[in-house]
Amino acid sequence: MKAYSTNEIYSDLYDQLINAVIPAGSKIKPVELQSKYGCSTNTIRDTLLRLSKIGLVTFQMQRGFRARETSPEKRSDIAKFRVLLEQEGAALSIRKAGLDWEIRLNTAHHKLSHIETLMTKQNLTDEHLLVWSSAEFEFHDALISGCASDILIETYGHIYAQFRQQFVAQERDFGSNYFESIIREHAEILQAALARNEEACKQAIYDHMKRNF
Amino acid sequence: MKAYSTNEIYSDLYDQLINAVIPAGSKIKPVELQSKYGCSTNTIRDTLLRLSKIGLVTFQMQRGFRARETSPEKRSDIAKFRVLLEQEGAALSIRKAGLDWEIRLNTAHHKLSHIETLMTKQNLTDEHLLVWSSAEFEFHDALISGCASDILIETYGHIYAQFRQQFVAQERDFGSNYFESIIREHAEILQAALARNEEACKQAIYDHMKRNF
DNA sequence: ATATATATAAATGTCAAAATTTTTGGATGT
DNA sequence: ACATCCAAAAATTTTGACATTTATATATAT
Repeated sequence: MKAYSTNEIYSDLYDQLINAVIPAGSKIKPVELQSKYGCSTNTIRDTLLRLSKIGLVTFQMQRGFRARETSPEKRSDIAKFRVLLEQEGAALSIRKAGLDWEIRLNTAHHKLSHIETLMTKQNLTDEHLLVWSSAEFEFHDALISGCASDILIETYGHIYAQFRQQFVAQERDFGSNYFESIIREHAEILQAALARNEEACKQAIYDHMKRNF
Repeated sequence: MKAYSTNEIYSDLYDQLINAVIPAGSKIKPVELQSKYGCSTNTIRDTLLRLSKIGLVTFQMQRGFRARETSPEKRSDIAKFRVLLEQEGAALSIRKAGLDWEIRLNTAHHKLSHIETLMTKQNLTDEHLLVWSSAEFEFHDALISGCASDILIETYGHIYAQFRQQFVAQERDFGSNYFESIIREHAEILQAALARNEEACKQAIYDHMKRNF
């Protein structure tokens, strides 16, 4: 049995939550994970408390941990909140950020669209989805990265993680035109951002997310 | 020495952080709190991890806990973010909430303005400030309570707590007209909300917070 | 004097066991 | 059948000891 470091336990659980390997709403018992990770239950508890900061895990005194619940209402809620934060972050970036932001954004988009183009042509493996998922975050993160608000960026990270957690189990039917739409939408966002057009960018963000409301 | 339950430890630390009895940025060492609360260091660690969820405490692997740092930039940042969330929460409430919301809001405002009126006439004790602080939160919380977005309400709670933590140490110079301004501002917010005037309410929220930018 | 290395002290992290609390399942009575 | 109570089992929390890492102070060399 492999020995896990605490940080590895953290990111392994993080990945499992993000990808709904641990399904939303399910109970998480330290005792059951102990043998897998080869550590004490206390270390698991510790890790779960840290994950509850992001909101992937909920915690209640005397009744332990759960992967955060999901429901149609909660998914709609998180999607709308994500729009609010991303629109504000993008608008501030457009208003205040410099050339370095444009470069970061362009780079992230280039990487993302490369992967997405691949995905319209090949059949999807889990590895594809993993790479895509992180590239997608990096793009949206780059978009707001010029906003000069640490607390907005930090909060957006949490919300994005919860968004993934709640939606990944739902969208198992990527049609081939699913990624074609996504590609178009990301391009719209990029274009409006680089043109420094606040309203167009907000609209593009809204359009990108509205299927999830 | 009094024996503290874990929940009491949590709320005692919470209060100390909110009121900057534990100053922003300062190190928090479990060993030093152990004797005060009469428990093991691990229980303190556990509690601090839970407080880090709200953002009152920051945690870094291998280098423990700190009360979240503050600086002029961070204060400005948190104040602006608070405006974003509160404006959105209030606007949604105005658009969607019913009579029960109006009643909650009115009740909270009544309580708040009662305390604030007292505070213009008497000299301020620490207890006054404690009561005021919680009534102020209840008012702002009631304002957004009709927004039908759990995640917005949850996040706002964290941000409000951080706001208090970062500003309480700064504002030790309440002139008597400080509270007179605050009273006026709260009344403006209430009035616009009950009149279901979104734009006026957003403006009133902005005006209430702009001294902190 | 400044910087680097080393030894010592302090703080943090991990563990396994004990104490506490909650959950489960069956027996009893209505 | 349904609810209530009780006992057993399981899960969670707390503890104190121990291991590891980081910070501090001192000594040494440049």
